[in-house]
Amino acid sequence: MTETCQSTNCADCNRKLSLFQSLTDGQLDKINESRFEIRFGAGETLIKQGGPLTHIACLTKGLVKIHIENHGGDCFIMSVVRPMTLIIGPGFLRDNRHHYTVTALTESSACFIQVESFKKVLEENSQFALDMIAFLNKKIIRHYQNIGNLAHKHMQGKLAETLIYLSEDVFQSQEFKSNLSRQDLAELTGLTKESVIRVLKEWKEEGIVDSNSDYFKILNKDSLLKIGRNG
Amino acid sequence: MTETCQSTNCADCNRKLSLFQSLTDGQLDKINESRFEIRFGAGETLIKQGGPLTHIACLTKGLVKIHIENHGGDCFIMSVVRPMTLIIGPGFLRDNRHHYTVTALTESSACFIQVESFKKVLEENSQFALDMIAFLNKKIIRHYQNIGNLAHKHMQGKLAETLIYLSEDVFQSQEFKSNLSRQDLAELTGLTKESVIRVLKEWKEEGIVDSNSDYFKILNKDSLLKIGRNG
DNA sequence: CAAATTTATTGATAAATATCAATCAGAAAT
DNA sequence: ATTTCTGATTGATATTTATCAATAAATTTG
Repeated sequence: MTETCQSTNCADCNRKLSLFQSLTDGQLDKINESRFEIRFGAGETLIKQGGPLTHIACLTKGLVKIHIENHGGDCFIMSVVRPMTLIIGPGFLRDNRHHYTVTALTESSACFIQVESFKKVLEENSQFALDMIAFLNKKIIRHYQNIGNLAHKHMQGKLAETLIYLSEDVFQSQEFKSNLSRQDLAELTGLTKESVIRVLKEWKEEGIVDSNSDYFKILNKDSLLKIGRNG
Repeated sequence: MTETCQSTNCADCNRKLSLFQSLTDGQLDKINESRFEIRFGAGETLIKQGGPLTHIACLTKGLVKIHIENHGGDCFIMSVVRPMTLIIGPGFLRDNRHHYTVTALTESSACFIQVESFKKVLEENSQFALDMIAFLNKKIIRHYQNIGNLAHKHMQGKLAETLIYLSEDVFQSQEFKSNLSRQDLAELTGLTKESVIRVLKEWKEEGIVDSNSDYFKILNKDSLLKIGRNG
């Protein structure tokens, strides 16, 4: 599975990642030295929760889900990620463990960079470090949304927020093929798959969201936003 | 309410904050230049969600809660914070807005530092920036706990995790006076106050946790951990 | 293509938790 | 000390959502 770094995806990775904008050529070289790319089939695990955080990943191709697993085996999907995105967990500079699992939803590829070379570049480029802080703060803002949704919203509100997230943040379109099963959608909202199905049916009848297996089309965004806001 | 910076608390602030360990005297001076301290009575608002993020706060005295408010007015308390702790929200380097409200639970004091001087020091001291990244990652790990609890746990599991959080992370003791009302406890767990009351009563009868108004004593930590883990 | 397997859907039911209303207890005020 | 007010507690009930079981549809496999 491991390849040398000649694929277009991996070569493009450097400059396509907004987080890498502030790096000098020398700093990019330092990161590239240790870089390698791996391909994954749908359903394969890129990163396993609990495992050692030795590398930073950069998704170059495909679609993955980032999810946390609890003691009882229940999952919650934190985010769905498309290229080009850096995947760097909170174990970095902390306990050097992965705090989430990353699983491919479609055939995917990711570059891996040694954490040490990444850290060295952070140390010598403070603008890069500030960009990294901004990057983390963006994630934190999203966590607040997640927490607000889970704490107080009803299932319609939760699912509305999830579909808006997928539409705006992930697929950037009112209609999209999500590659998510009903179970995935349930794990992304904190409901059961049956509840997801019932709400989707309701919205199809009301003309708010059209859906067909993993394809979605938001027909009435205002309604959906209102449902998301009010609960 | 504003004072010059002569109180022992505020003067101590610099070196007591582990995040400031890597700063040179000159960098501390830069931060101190713009610093001022304010006292707050119990119930007063230190920072208001939605407001402009012009300053970083450092809690020097008292106890505060950090909470997010949703559209319908429901609150979720993210954390309870004791001195000395830096309070810097995810709007920093992002939209320069506060994404949470900070309210005093007891009479409290906080130093405020201009965001610009803070940012300048981050730019010139990359070790400080790395420490900041580690600080944010710690928060993110806590968010994952929050999300895992809210997504799948029953009320006993949620409340168990909350009490363990208060005991271990906030008060560092098996018994503590929380200064939290039943409503606060509900907002910290995502339950209603009535449900919190019922679970606490159950645990008092079972000898797991003794409680009396805002005083708590964990009698059987193993049980509590097990309840937290299993749901 | 048919069989087998997985995933989606539906309906009935049960479980969990919120809501509401009433009462109680303690703190603060007069 | 009495009143007033706020927060805590309790019990009854309603609501929400999960669970379970049955079927249907879609996908994979032989």
